[in-house]
Amino acid sequence: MSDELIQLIKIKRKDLDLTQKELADRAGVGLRFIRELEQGKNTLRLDKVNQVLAMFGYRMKPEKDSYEEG
Amino acid sequence: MSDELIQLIKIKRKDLDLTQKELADRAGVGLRFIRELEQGKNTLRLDKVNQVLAMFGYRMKPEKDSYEEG
DNA sequence: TGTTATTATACCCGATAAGGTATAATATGT
DNA sequence: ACATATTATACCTTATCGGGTATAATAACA
Repeated sequence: MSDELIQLIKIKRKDLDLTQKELADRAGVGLRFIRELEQGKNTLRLDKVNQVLAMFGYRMKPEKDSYEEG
Repeated sequence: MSDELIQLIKIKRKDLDLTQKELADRAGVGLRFIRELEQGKNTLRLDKVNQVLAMFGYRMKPEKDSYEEG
């Protein structure tokens, strides 16, 4: 899992001053999901991740990851 | 699911002239997964999606989705 | 120190993602 | 028309994600 995602979630959650439980409730996911997300579990469902990211106006998109040209 | 992801997979696969099966084998996922991915299923596992995207040098990253500032 | 709030860990269980296979549909080419 | 290749759909099974709960650890604050 990308640190980028983990860090974003943690930081944005703090920005909005939300507890893990509050974020979970608002996003409509379980508390455990938020935990696993912030702890870097990488077998999470994409739609659930997006549900959480939507709370911050974000979503997962494909991006070039290597050096070479597309 | 974002059309962006679907379109990217389809186009990149064609660019490399791979069948769904070939892409599945190379990425280490099942053929059915490639199908569901290209058909817009949004409950897919993030790590599996990234396995496929890695074949093209891509990966899923969080991106701002709305108009407002972060 | 003690109390409360928040986060982490561990367990159980239902729902379903993912794989595999078979069949059908749709190209593609002759 | 007929093959062949590729993709789509349907069904079954296994593995596990995700939710929930309980408990433990940590943080924050007085």
